[in-house]
Amino acid sequence: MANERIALTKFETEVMSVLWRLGEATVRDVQDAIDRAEPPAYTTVQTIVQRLEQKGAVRRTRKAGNALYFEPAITRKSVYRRLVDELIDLIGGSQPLVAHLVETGKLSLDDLKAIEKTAKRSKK
Amino acid sequence: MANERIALTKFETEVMSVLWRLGEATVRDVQDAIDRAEPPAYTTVQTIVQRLEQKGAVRRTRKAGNALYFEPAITRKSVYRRLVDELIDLIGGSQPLVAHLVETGKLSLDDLKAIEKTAKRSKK
DNA sequence: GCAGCGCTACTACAAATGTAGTATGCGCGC
DNA sequence: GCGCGCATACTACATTTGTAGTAGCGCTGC
Repeated sequence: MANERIALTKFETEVMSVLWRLGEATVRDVQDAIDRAEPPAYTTVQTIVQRLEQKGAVRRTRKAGNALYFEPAITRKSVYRRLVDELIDLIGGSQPLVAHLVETGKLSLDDLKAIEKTAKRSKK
Repeated sequence: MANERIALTKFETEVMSVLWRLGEATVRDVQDAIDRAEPPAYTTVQTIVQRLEQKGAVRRTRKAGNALYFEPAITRKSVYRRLVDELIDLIGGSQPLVAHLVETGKLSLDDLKAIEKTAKRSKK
């Protein structure tokens, strides 16, 4: 298992999201996939990808023409875990977090039930 | 309602946590309340509080001796909302977030039931 | 009333982060 | 086979964030 104790910045995380979604992509692909009012310059995305490579979060797979393809080298789950843990830490527990979701209407009781059902199924 | 679209850094959020907990505090109080292996210098905390003041996240309440007391000027909930929204955005929905919590064992089925119960009660 | 101490106000600075330009190289199309 | 164009590698820089020092002022105790 790779060392997954890698800290990612906001933008880096965004790029990782694209890569997880696409599986494999060039810098150009990533740039195109980023949805923003003011899209970042090509070289900006390139820099982020390079930093991710240095951190060991992505790796090169192949070359097509003279463009490199990259793929994630760490799992989505490991990154989520890190982020979620931080938030839980701040809020003071996972239960308060979910309670907050319910309170603010982000999550309905039906959602909760659905999750419960799924969880039960997968546990068996 | 005050403008609560204030972006806080990690450390700033930590300080806000202390203030929400204590209600009102001096810089010294905040420093003492921060639990770290290597505690930050007094003036470091002071700087953070000052930045928070500039951002409108805290305000001065009174002076005791020559020490200032500060209190939160934005709600805990508004900050949580911001953080949680960001995470939900990244993960792609609140349901997947909770599912992740259950999967990784951060949240048990019992927790879910407990939350449901509370939610139902408060809804009535 | 004054000395000392703690607190504030101001300044400084390194590292991280976001953002992008420049130079150069390599492959594709003609 | 050669040049054009896109991609890469490298460099640069402003801003934000974390971290802290210094100067000086106002209370408080004596």
